[in-house]
Amino acid sequence: MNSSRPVTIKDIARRFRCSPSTVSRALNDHPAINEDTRKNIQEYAKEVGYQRNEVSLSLLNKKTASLGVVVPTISNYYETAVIEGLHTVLQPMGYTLNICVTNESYLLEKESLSKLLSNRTEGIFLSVSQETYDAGYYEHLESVIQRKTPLIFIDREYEDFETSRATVDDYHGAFAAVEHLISIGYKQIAHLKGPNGLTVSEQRFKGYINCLKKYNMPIREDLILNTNFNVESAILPTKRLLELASPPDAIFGVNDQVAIGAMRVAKDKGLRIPQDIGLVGFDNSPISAYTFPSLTTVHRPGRKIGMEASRLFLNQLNGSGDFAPESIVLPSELVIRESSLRI
Amino acid sequence: MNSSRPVTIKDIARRFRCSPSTVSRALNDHPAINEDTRKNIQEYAKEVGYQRNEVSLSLLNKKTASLGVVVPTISNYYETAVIEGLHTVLQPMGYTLNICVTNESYLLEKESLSKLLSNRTEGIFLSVSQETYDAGYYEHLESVIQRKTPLIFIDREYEDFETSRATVDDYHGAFAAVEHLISIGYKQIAHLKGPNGLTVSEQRFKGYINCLKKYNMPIREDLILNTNFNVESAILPTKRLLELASPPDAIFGVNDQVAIGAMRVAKDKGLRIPQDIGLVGFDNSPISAYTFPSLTTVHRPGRKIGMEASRLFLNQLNGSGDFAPESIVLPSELVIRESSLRI
DNA sequence: ATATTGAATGCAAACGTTTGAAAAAATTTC
DNA sequence: GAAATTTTTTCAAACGTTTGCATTCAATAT
Repeated sequence: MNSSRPVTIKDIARRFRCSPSTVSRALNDHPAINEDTRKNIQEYAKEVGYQRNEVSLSLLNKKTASLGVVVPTISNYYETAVIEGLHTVLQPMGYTLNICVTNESYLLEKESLSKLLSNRTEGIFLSVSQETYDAGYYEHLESVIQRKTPLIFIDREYEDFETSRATVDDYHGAFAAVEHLISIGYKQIAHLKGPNGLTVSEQRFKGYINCLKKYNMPIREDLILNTNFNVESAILPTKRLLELASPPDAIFGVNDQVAIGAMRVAKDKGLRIPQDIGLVGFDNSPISAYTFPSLTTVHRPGRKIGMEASRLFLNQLNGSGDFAPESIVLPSELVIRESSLRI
Repeated sequence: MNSSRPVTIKDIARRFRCSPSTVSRALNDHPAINEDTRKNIQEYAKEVGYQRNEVSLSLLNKKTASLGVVVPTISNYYETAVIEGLHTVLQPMGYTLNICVTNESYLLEKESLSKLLSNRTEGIFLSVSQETYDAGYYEHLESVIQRKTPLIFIDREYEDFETSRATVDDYHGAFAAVEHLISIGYKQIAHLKGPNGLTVSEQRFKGYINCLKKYNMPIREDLILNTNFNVESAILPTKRLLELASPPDAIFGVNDQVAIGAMRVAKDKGLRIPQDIGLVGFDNSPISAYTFPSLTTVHRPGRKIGMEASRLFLNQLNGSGDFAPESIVLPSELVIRESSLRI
């Protein structure tokens, strides 16, 4: 029945035999508009379901009120927590979030950024893809910075870029986790590392290594194996660890998923946790508190990171020309549960 | 150094002392443009990092290439899987996804929809919030339909709306789950139900009830308790179940999270799974295969739902005026694992 | 030399809205 | 009743791009 074309200000103007300006002003409660005119126009507008075309406004004001969020995946707890944090702060301010998933692909990341810039997105939150990281590409980021579009790194970052970033203190979190295992008395601590090259992986790895060094524990290369952050990817490496002539008596997983995978393998082998083998994860994902035994882990405040990143963005937006990028590093916190509490 | 204002076609035209039309044509490889002119303009454009302003194009063509996804939450596996499915199909076609999280709030849902319409979003994928559902509000949906903006329901839906929808066959999935428990020999099957009123909860509940009826099993009200879809919300209800004078010998959880919560409580009580108590979840989330024991569950093809929903959207978009809404119901599939395999 | 062709470019309108300045209309003042 | 004032409305430009049509200019054909 109704034409599918949305009602415009011009349509209303025609109906009232007045100019579009009058309609615009009436709808915006401009004082210099006759009270009756205003009322009539507003009523009619409501009746026909008029809705401001924000696209034209974006063009006029050069403000789109939309932000880009570019992440490698959204199937992990942490990523969605970050997005929720961004949402919490920015949605009430009228911003719309354009979520782009790169699937760890450089090309998709590049295209996403280009698209966001074309759409005149006002800011971009980025966690770089693995491919990008590996290859060390960065030209696609240059163009973002050249446009002076605020670029905020979340989670994965390029260290030598002059932008704001909000990350979690992975290093000290990992350090604390391993220190805890040592304090309990575990001697042969393995590490199921994340993919090489990523800051997250490397920082946690560094925390692991440096902690071992501090306590004069031997560093065994054969106790360090790579995973891909997900449960499945932990299965084989853990099996290999447990089949070693001198197997580890504890495993520090790069995240909870990996630790849970390891937990499964250990149990299948008939090992008791934490008596025979200690386990620690990273993330404090909701499930970690309810595994059996519950998983000792390192809390990683995803929501908070999202909220801090929002703050950094707003700072940069409202800041004067001589803007200085900020780096926020939120502390991570050891959460001790059953999987490491050997008495 | 560089002005922050993006380079426009006009800027380039001024530089070459030609008209904007020429620049536009040159950039778009229009045949009626001199080869040299074209080359020069394209080179210069690249050099200064010209990037088409898609906002102006959206206004001109009345096409925004952006779609809205309105969901109650993104912290569950299923939701993110759906979004990934949408992404998989629609991102390559040039669409941008605007994700709006309603946090189960009617007001946020209403505002999100209104915003999406104002932004001339070309289609909306909606899973209605719990509040909306409870209150039975629907006017905010009317305006979407009146605008003839394709509206696709995913997951949670209003049954009496003339729109396309893609859902999973919750009823038969639940039925199969309970039937499986019965076939194994479990006699007192409890159900940790989802929030009342939601289609998802009710369909699974119905599957549970009807299956019990079919096999002439008694339906015990005291074995049916509500949860809120997340792990924590299963803890207390499960405790209550297990403290009953006549406790259940199996629990069917409305989803994996809930089942995992129940698993934890059962183990804390020293019960053996599946010998003392059988457990079945719903979703087939990645973690469910790696709990100990692994969780019998019902596979819910989130990615596929997203992809089907995309298809429905595209159908409606390309369809003729007399468009007939489609309902896709994907089958769910029982995945038998250890938590229910009592021999 | 003139007409004809063809290639290359420019003009102007359009998308929907806002806004400063100008114009018109209504009201007040003397 | 005219001038001054106030209220209300319209005009025109702007945001950046595309595109049908008109125009320009040079080259070719007659």
